[in-house]
Amino acid sequence: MTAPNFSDGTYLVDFEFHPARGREGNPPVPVCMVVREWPSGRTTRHWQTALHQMATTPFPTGENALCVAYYASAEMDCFHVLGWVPPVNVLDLFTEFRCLTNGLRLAHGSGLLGALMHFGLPSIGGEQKDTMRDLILTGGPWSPAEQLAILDYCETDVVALDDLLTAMHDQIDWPRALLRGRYMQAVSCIQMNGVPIDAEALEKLQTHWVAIQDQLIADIDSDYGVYDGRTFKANRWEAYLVANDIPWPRLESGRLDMCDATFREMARTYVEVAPIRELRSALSEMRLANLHVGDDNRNRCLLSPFRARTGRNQPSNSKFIFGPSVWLRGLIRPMPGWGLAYVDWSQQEFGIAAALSGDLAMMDAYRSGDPYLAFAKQAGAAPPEATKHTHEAVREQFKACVLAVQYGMGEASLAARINQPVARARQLLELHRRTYRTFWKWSDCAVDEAVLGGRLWAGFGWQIHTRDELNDRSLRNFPMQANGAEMLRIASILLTEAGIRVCAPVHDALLIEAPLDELDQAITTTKSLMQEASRIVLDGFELGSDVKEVRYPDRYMDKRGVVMWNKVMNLIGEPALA
DNA sequence: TCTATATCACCC
DNA sequence: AAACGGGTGATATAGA
Repeated sequence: MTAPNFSDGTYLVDFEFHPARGREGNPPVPVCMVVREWPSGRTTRHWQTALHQMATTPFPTGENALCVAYYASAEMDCFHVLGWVPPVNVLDLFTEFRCLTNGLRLAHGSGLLGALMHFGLPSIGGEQKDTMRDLILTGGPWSPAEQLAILDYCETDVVALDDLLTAMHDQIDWPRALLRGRYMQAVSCIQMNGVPIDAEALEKLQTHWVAIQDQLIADIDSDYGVYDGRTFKANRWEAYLVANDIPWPRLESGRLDMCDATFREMARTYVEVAPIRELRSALSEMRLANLHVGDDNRNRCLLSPFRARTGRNQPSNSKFIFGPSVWLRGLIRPMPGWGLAYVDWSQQEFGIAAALSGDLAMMDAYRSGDPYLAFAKQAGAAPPEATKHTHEAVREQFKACVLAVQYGMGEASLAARINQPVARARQLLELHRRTYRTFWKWSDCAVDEAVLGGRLWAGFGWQIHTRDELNDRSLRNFPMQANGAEMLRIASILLTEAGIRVCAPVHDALLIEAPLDELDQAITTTKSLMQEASRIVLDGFELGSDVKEVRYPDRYMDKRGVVMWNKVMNLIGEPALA
């Protein structure tokens, strides 16, 4: 495809950097930058002392120039730290490489070296890259020879970018690639903002972590003796079962089936199993040693945009506050004078399926505000005047059915999920097929397209190759998740460009913050831009959103986590939440 | 003792 | 062959 004419030039940019004061969670400290003009190859090198003296970029970044990088969010983070105005046009070759090859088996991954190898281009060795990376991460100071080596290394990356751009240039879908580039800027903006964390509570949890676990174990395991320190020993559990004459299900491998569902099932018959089950789940939920919190008490980590096959972000679960169990979100707390809002699209996947399939009944159900109950009514299982209170049980079953369809669940799994006979699950799934015929036709088409065409794609060009593996369920689910991801990207762009302070994206939600007297307005703007993003992706169809608001001095809390939060706070002598 | 795999826990 | 989509991470066990 033809590239726009960038009359002020195309600039390949790479920074070397390390986290400030060596602490993960802090913004980066740029060490050097190399810029290479494309296609002329004219190159300039800038060491950090010079960078920090520059009020602006040493190359054009206006509407007639293009800035090219590999993993541009990192470069944009450096721009942010240096106080530079971000470029108008960004092309991120990592993103484009992911998009181009998503779903294919790549021999060398999707890093810069992997991309070079994919195109048969020369590169430095991986070991050399690791060595240089380690040298940079020491944080200096670097000898003159080391400075030269780091600059040389940085330059090899822009040379690589040059080769890559030449190789990929004609395969790039430019308008959409530039939109994805704008998203990488939004990602940087969000990463640099981060999530405000209650450092005091975090410190207490970290300090008392071991004691909390020990205390929970001591309280319960004294009757069982199955823990060795803080680890549950399967063989001791087996001994306990033998001693107490309890038959226990096994996996095919012969090992004891240790999943929570089995514990729950067994606890029904053998009540003595219940306490150990509770203890196991409590302990397994504890994880926060690796959380990346900067010196300013903000959780910042790589959001890993486009990492998932569906195009979703995939931040590390241990580094990102939204990764671990929900009760730890109690650590999220607005700064004094500030408020937070967690805004998520209501039943996003259902709405996407309705709009993109063009299923009128499904669209009606979505617009009713309660798709699950509406489905029950449309299927004739609830009267028109039913409410979520009068028909709670029916609604729960139809809700489970909707979610099951989205994941491609079979009748047996659905039956187990709703604790009903398989016949009931079969009936629910059949009702879905009958009520939403157009949706099912659309879903069948996706499978045909994937099998015959070898490819599926979302509205703004994110695609997946489907020749290697991928089952029916993944194929049917892809359009919903991938378009949901497109929607989140567009909302992230709209919000950050409108000046809303976005703290984090969470798949179908955004966490934002604002000074208390601006919070209401910020929420209004956020809802409206998220609605606009849905119209853009769904050809005019509007998705609503739900808001959870928190004002200082309150902390954020997911209702699913209140009990655990209070239990732990109780152990370390902190006041419980109301 | 280290690494690869299996299993399970959690998230949306 | 199984039949719950997309993920990350911790832990236990098996094997080198």
